[in-house]
Amino acid sequence: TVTWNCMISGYVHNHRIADAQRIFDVMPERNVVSWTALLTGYAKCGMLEEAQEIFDRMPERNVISWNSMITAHVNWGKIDKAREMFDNMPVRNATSWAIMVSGYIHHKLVEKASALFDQAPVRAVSLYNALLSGYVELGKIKDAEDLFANLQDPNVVSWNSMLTCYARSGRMDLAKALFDKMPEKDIISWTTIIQGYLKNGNVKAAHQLFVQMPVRDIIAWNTMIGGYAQVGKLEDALQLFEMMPQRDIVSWNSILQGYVQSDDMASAWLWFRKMPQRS
RNA sequence: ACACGCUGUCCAGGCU
Repeated sequence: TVTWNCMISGYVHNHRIADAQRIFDVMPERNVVSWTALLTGYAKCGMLEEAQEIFDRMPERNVISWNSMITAHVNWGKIDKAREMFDNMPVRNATSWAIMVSGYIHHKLVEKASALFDQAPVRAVSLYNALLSGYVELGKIKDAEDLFANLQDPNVVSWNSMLTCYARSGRMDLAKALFDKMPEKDIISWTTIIQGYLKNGNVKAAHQLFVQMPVRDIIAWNTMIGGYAQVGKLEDALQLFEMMPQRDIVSWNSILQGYVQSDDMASAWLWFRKMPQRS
């Protein structure tokens, strides 16, 4: 069953819901993981009613099934329905609380998010992070700082949110100080600080860090390319574009955007025609 | 790599 479930989950990640459903139908026996994975698959494809139907039909549900269904509602704008399920679920874990707080945050309902945060029986780091990202998103620097200061044991996600906070408000001095102080940095920390320098007009510093970073994924490459493109340094952008191990649609769009930004519509059009149909 | 959640890139959209 585990092997079959892996296949379902693989298809779900690729948004191949028809194939996931096919596996689900032919597998000899299904457990709660199979059902939940399928539910998530429908939800990811925007088929909320089908997801709900699966949820209702499942022979058994655990806290993850509930969380998955709540996430589905949150992601498709049904925040009230999500809250209703949250209130009615038999058992809530730390993730349930984080999902709901994060749902409110994404709907810009910060008051509701912080009210719920205050009610949480256990303050997991992910719960803090959900609220923190909301403060950061809305530029509430002081609130973010206070919340971060209250964190007993911030993880790399918390640190990264604070990096974003300072970078977005133009305080690259604070961002860099924080970056240097981080107990551990991941690829997102590096990309965030690079993006910060780019947005604040320091392409040189950005590039230095780009060269220094231990591992670069496609998003890091795209970030640096986009930074060059935005300031009209298209040769640099193109050079990186050629160098990167693989490209996705964002890589192509970033260069395109660079041409548009430079008012070079002729090159933009040529580039557009060179773009692969899908990626 | 058996299912859910919090942080980074282009564009578009949605909400207030």
